Amino acid sequence: MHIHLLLVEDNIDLANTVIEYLEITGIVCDHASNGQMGLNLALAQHHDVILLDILLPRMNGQQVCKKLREHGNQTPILMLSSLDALADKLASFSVGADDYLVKPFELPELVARIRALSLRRSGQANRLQVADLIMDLSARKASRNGQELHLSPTGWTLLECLMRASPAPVNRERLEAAIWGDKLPDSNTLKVHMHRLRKAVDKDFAVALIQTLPGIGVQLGAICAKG
Amino acid sequence: MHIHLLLVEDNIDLANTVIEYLEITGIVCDHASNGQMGLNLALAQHHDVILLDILLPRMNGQQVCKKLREHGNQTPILMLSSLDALADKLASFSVGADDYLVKPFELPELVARIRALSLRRSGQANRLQVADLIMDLSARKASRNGQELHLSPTGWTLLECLMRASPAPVNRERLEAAIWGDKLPDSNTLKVHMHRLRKAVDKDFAVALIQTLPGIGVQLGAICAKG
DNA sequence: CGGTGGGTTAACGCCAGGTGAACATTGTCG
DNA sequence: CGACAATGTTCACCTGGCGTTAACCCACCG
Repeated sequence: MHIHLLLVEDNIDLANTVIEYLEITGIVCDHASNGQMGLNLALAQHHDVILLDILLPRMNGQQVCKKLREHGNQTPILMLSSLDALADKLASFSVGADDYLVKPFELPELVARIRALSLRRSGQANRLQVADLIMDLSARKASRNGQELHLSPTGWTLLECLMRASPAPVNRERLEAAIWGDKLPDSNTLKVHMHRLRKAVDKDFAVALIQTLPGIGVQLGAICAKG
Repeated sequence: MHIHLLLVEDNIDLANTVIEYLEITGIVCDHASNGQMGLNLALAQHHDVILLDILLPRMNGQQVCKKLREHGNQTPILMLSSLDALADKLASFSVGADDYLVKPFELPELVARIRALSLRRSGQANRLQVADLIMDLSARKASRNGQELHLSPTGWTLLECLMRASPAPVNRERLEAAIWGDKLPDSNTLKVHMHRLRKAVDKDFAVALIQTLPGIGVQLGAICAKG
């Protein structure tokens, strides 16, 4: 997965040095040599990160940053500047910058910061998938074949346990431990929860994903048509 | 809107100075004085940002950071260190840090970086958007489908918190912390505010954006028609 | 036949959450 | 100063979802 970056910098030598180094590490670079051009480029197409020099012809870096944010652009912005003054840093952060690096800097550090910025924003979609069954862990939603499933908290726990194990079967004890930890309730509560989970997951579909292996446990993901 | 922060730092004097300053700016601080304690605290409860010293007793900052990420914790982490060596910076970023600040630093810069990290779509001093719901942060106005919404200060804080988290759900504790910081009121005040927020946001529309996931929390942005 | 492991269904009680109104606090303006 | 509006807080009550229990069903196997 390539990082796509925009560098706005008027010093041609510095720009070339930076771009050359970044391209070697696998970062794809666009380049603009003045503020106005940078703004236009940033608005015209998507970048994962923007590097902004502050002292630029036509429009300075802070103005570019401010205008981008005013347009609703949320791309992570790293300010580059030879100005080490506190006031410049504060001004940059206040117009919406995400990081600030003082020249001269070491190129590996720049790369590390670029990576950190692009990762944070990439919305780590935390999901599990088995066949057409999808669990979105961060949004806490489950869906099958695009249709959203309604799960109770216990049903969710149960399904998560099954999906993590899939395609291996999970025995009764492990499921009980997943829900209640040490102190198990008596009676056949687990059966009821499993039943409800089946209704939620398999009811409206031709293929049953939840399978019981008698004497072994329950398994998710074996592909068998329903009888 | 309170930022909730964890400082892991063994130098008591420095820690006190930092905490005192941060609290003045409205940032609520937890504090751990060694790596192991810091790790436990970070795993035990939610923070918006974590400040990690590198040279710590029991477990150094990079190890803490690494272990946190291995546990799936994605809280933004800012490394603080007197080490200015490139190798230390690179090592920190490679274990999942988001920023790195060399001691001694100026407190206002620290605050600016904390803010940038905690606002998830940071800086973007301007708009938050979820579906047709838009918050204009600079003008402090919210609208849905073009129609302006009337929000009380608390309602605003609540909505901002939900929008920043969206589509992830936010639990009760985090909402309470966002409004009141440390000192929570008793009784069911939060319920009332949520109720009013719902009236303001969802009352006149066919699609309800605010949804409660029983036992989990409240979520913004699930697209479901109202019953 | 009855035992055993599992499936199905209905009933019950608890409690997190929802609701509307009353009360308290603050600030503004005539 | 006093009235009023806007907001935050508290209270009492309602509701529905969820977890649990129990009772019954079925199929397979000795």
